[in-house]
Amino acid sequence: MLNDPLTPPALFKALADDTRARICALLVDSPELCVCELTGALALSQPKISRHLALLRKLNVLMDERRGQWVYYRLHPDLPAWAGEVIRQAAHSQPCWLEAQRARLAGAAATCCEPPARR
Amino acid sequence: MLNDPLTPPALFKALADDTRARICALLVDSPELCVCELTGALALSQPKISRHLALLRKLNVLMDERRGQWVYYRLHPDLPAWAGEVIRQAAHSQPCWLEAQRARLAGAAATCCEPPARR
DNA sequence: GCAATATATATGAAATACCGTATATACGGG
DNA sequence: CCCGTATATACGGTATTTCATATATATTGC
Repeated sequence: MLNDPLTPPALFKALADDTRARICALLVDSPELCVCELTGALALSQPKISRHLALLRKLNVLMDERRGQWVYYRLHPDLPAWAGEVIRQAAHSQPCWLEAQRARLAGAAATCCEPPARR
Repeated sequence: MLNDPLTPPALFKALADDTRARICALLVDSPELCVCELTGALALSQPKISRHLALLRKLNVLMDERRGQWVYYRLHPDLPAWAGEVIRQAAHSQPCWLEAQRARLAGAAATCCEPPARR
């Protein structure tokens, strides 16, 4: 279960892809997001999102939790402090970056994976 | 001369390579380093170092300045604050990472590009 | 068990990145 | 001008990454 400790280049490699960088950045402001919310916010195909999520999960950058038929992702609780800070800096780098994705996320809220059960 | 503004994935892509990540991290603690110091500290071939430096220079992550027959590199003064913070976090992530390179840098100080003229 | 929805993985092709070697350019000193 | 040192770029080959499409697995409700 344990991976080798996350090195800076390893984290940067994980974040070097536009899709993965945006997924992680969105998770800075939302405690968790399900896969369907992410495909909606990023407007990308489900397999594409899922493949990138798998990579981030394998690196222990993200944690997944299945609840019913949905799978929720969040930043990994054991993420080293420096790594969390790196992701946070990216998320708040420039307002324009991620603007569209944030808007779609807010707008489409609750069209999938109904919100009531979201503890 | 102006590049498009640096986006998070673009910076991460630049830092996704071990050599480039280490170069930038070393430049957090040293105001500037010449190419020969970098090849010594990283124990890599000159063309390899130079190719990575060219990439970082093109992205405006690094700035170069020729003084005599040596070329000195430093973090670009106009680097966005968030980008500087990302690099700083990497540099101080774990003491062990970069340990060897820092040691070689300190040890080999002044064997190349003699120090007296370093204003 | 069966259908429907949500998510994950496999496969093969196309693009990209990286490296070693060879070569080119820039500078300084005779 | 020619030489030696420092740095940069060109070239070709290999490895890695990414994608689209197809398929597999998991869960829920009937």
